[in-house]
Amino acid sequence: MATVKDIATAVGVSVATVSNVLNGRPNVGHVIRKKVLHAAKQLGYRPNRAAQAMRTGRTRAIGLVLPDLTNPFFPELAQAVENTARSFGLLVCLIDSQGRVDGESDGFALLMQHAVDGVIWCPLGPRPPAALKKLDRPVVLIDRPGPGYAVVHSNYVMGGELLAQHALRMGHTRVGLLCGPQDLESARQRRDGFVNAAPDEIEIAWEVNVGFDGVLTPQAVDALKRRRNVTLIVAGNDVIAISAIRFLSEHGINVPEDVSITGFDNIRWTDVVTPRLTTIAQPLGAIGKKAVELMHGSMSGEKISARRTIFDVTLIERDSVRRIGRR
Amino acid sequence: MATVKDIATAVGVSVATVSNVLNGRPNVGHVIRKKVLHAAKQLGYRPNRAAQAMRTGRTRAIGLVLPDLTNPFFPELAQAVENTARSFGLLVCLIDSQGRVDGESDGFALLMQHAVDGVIWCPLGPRPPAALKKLDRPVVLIDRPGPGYAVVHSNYVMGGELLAQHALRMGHTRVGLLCGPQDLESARQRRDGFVNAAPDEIEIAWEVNVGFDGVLTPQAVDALKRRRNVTLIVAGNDVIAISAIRFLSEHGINVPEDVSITGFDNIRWTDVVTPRLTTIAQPLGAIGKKAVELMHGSMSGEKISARRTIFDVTLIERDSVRRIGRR
DNA sequence: GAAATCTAGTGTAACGTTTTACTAACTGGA
DNA sequence: TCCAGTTAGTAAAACGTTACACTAGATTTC
Repeated sequence: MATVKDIATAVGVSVATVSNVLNGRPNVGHVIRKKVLHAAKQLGYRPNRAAQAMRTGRTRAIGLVLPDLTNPFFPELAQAVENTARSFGLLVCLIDSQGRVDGESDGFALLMQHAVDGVIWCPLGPRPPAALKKLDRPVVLIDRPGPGYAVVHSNYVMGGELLAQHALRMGHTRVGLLCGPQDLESARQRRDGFVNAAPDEIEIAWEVNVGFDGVLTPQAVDALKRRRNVTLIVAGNDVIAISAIRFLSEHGINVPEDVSITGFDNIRWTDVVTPRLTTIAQPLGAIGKKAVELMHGSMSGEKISARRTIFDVTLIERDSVRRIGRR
Repeated sequence: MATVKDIATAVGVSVATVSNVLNGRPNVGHVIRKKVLHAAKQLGYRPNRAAQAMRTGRTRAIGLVLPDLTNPFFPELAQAVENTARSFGLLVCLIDSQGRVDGESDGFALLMQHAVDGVIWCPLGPRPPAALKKLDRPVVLIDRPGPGYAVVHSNYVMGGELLAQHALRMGHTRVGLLCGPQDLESARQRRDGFVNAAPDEIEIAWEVNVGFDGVLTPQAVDALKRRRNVTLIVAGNDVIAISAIRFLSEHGINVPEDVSITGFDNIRWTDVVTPRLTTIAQPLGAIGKKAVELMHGSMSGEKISARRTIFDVTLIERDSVRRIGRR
């Protein structure tokens, strides 16, 4: 690997001058500048990141901490993060805590040791761990707001509202809610958005919370079995919705003939399950991209202006909601 | 951040001694050793990876280069890689080429610049890019063998055989093949495994290749429409199978009543599509784990003995294959 | 009892880069 | 002409770690 010294001897100048050229400092004549640049290209020079890091304290790498890549919400996000980061010349270091808090903290320690320049984090729990406080590097949270941190996520309230409007439009006036974990703001806002936007004509017959991973609790099983005459079940996300559809079909209840269902997230495969799932699409790619952009801005010293960046969502109408009644 | 010098002054020894203790070298008495270790813990010492890297040339980070995280084959793999790596104290740097060759080479360059200690790579094309040759660090390939590299993958031939046996067992004697790209060994071996294991009673009526991403070519569309009396379609992977099921159902052809289908990979959601997909399960987690273990072994100097590590696969019987005929 | 070996350390150079302080040679103005 | 200011460049220290070459004293060997 060619070093700055190799360039210096090749051109016949000092290493300081080479460094000055490479870092775009003005104190070097344009003829020497040309020569240095040419020699650098010639020799295939790549700065040694370790040496740079030691001198400057910046590694040009960022951490990405996720709860579970296996949840289809995250791969698309991770992909966008990696690609945007790469376009800034930033390397992405991945931590997947697999849903375990100790994994999360171990991973965080590993990132610290490698002195990443910042971290994009979707915490396991409702709020980021306290350890994060001690970090003097930029942090962008995904989906979980934290005191004093920048956060980017979708407009969940809007999603809930769109769903409520759609429910009414399709003639559903008695619904059940199969929400995500209500200690997570992202789950709570979906619910509240729906509940608050639902006009008086819509009656919420029951409400049960389950995890975003879609494993059905006894209460959820009970609610799905009895249903209490609801014509529509609003699920907290697609995984929950799919899980519910499967459970219902195993018990001889058909969607949407016997009961309609909506999801949330528009993960891949929602249009391949039967019935194709009516859901809310989040711009996952845009979220990942924005997170990196905020991170990069904040790394280059600019104060993050918007503490919260919220993206619009859209309703995807498919086949899991049946029109009932007139209109 | 506490440095080795801080420890040295705290204990009253030289930095060399501290370094010797920390790296487990034998030339230091056990009383001083105790003291140093204690002080290190006390001060919350973490070695500065950049400095270590500069001195030793090792970063304790590895690269993971994937074609497309969005393909459900990869997240589980990535998760296993990250977790196993972390258990070795290795950081995983992610590159997702999004199916583009320039992305792949850009990402590779980025990894080189950061001087990762090795790379686990699932190349885009049938063979790893030539640039990899110039790399003097351990490489483990996933799923695509390359000359002189270690590779780990599933026993695709065995998968094909299991499928052929199952086909016969279920009474299917006339099948169509909807294979993956035949320039990829992993697709070719699935096909060959099936074809070679299929006894004379099984007639292969037609054979069409599509991409692993499941987008149907005109030939595939034609084959699915006409079908030429096959009772079973053997798809190259689950994504293709699901894609085919969807296409067929849109054209009023039911699976498995009108035609049976098998997949390959056992990705998540295969048991949630309708009908639930009969497929071959690969031990993705084990593959990722093994890749890191090979990598780590090779990093610590041991020669990689097995050039090829192959994992057994299992048949997952579900609902997409109908039993026909007697037996 | 002298020579050889071993034990428990230490001093310091080196890794590749950036940056501060410095210098020498010009330039322009009064 | 002299001084101030600018331009173009350099020397060297520093970042935190490791590892090589050493040493002083203790212990063994013949």
